[in-house]
Amino acid sequence: MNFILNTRIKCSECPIRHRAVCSRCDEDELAELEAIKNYRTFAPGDTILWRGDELQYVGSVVKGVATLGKTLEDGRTQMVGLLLPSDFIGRPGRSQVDFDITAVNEVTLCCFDRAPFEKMLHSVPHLSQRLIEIAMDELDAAREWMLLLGRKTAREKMATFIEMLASRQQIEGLSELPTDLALPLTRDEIANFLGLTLETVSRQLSQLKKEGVLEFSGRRQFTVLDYAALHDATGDDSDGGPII
Amino acid sequence: MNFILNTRIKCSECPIRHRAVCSRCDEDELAELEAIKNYRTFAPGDTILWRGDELQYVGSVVKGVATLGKTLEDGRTQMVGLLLPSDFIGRPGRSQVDFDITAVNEVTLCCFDRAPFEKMLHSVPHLSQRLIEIAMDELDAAREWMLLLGRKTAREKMATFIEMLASRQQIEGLSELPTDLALPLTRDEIANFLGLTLETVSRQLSQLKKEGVLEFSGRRQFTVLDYAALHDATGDDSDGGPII
DNA sequence: GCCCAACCTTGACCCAGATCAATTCACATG
DNA sequence: CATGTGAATTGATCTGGGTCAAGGTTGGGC
Repeated sequence: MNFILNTRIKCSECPIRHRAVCSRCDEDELAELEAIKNYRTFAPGDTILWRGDELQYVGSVVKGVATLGKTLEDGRTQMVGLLLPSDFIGRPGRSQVDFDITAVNEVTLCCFDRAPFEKMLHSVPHLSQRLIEIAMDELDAAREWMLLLGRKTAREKMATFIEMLASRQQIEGLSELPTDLALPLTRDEIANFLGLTLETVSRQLSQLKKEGVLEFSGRRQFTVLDYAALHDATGDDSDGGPII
Repeated sequence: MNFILNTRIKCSECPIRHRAVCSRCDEDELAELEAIKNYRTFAPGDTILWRGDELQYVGSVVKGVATLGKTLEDGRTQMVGLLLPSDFIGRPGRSQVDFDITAVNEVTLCCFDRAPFEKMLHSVPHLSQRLIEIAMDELDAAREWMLLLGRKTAREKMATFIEMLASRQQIEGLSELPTDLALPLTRDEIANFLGLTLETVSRQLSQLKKEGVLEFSGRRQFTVLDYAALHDATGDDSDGGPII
């Protein structure tokens, strides 16, 4: 599962390289983007957008973690997207949204107002190309996730999730995966991500700890002692993850 | 779950309105598309594309049914996409594919070669807009499917699948859902779609038959006697399906 | 440095759906 | 119209993960 892109550029003030803008934009185009740029901040637990509401902007997560969640009639929920810093948020050509977007912790978004952004899309062809690529990557991630939800065991789900976290927390350009990782979500939220219950998540983490694959230094902070064993537990092909 | 789009136009020879071309294309643009158009046919069971192969074209399904499938190391598989007539196939800006595409029965594709199509994308902005919309719709469908795989019971999965089939076999422009439906897949393939086993699929269908919701007139041909009961069984909000 | 509430862990038990195992059915073929 | 075959049904049994319940941790706030 790979939400990261190779080609991202840094916004003048944003601390991150992000996906909403394109590495091929020239000075004028970047200035145009700057002009319609603004920041929004949300408190932990805030609903950034309710299902059915109009999304008035597109943009990127600069800081914090947000989730996309869907709910059944009786209240069962499934997370269908996880937004980490640099991830794109927005639906050009579609205003309404069929899921809730919720801030897990304090979230800062770097936004571009929808109307001018879409106008710009029409005049700057490579921005459209960029968005198509982003959408194709998200579709790949969604399909990887469908395989996880439909066919993987609790243990495989957990291992896959940790491997994904590691690749997202990897320092750019470095080939080594980081050994010290932070869990951005509670057990309950992880369960929601993986289609499990919080008890099962807890048991799987305990099991991986007992086997010496992970070592915890706090509830949400841990070290991966054995990446090979972790990957073996994912059930994925040994060649290591999706192609993309 | 909704794979259908409102705006589709009919190709000169294709018997269907399809998604690869845009309703806003003018005569010249359509002529340009016609020039790079060609048809491909696949026999039942044929693999249209293997994981990792290059997809040399984009296009639409004209006839037949195809599936996108992903496989784990030990052979477990999950269907991650179902291609029915009018569905778009292709990954502009991405050549490789991270899943297998398989023909369920005899499949005819209306294809546009990738290189000229992508060149045209750059010069015709509204074609890019169109593709972004298609990708957003597929992302919505994928997320709906994730909710199904992660949280629905076998019964809810089955009911949702039948409801989706009905909406796909609905006659365009008609508000009524068709009562007589054909299953385009075997029990095994349905199981693969829903993250179940073929035995469970069979049992759920028998149950719905026993309850008088469905009536079978052959193994793959049936009538929906009670759409209300069917919808109740989906677990979805009563307002009826995704917004889009 | 104590407190408390949210978060997490662990155990006991249960059940939906998987697995294993026979039949039975639909229908294409000669 | 018999007949062979892959597809489907149905039953018996098993089990992974859900559910219910009872403590533990931990870290922020005062």
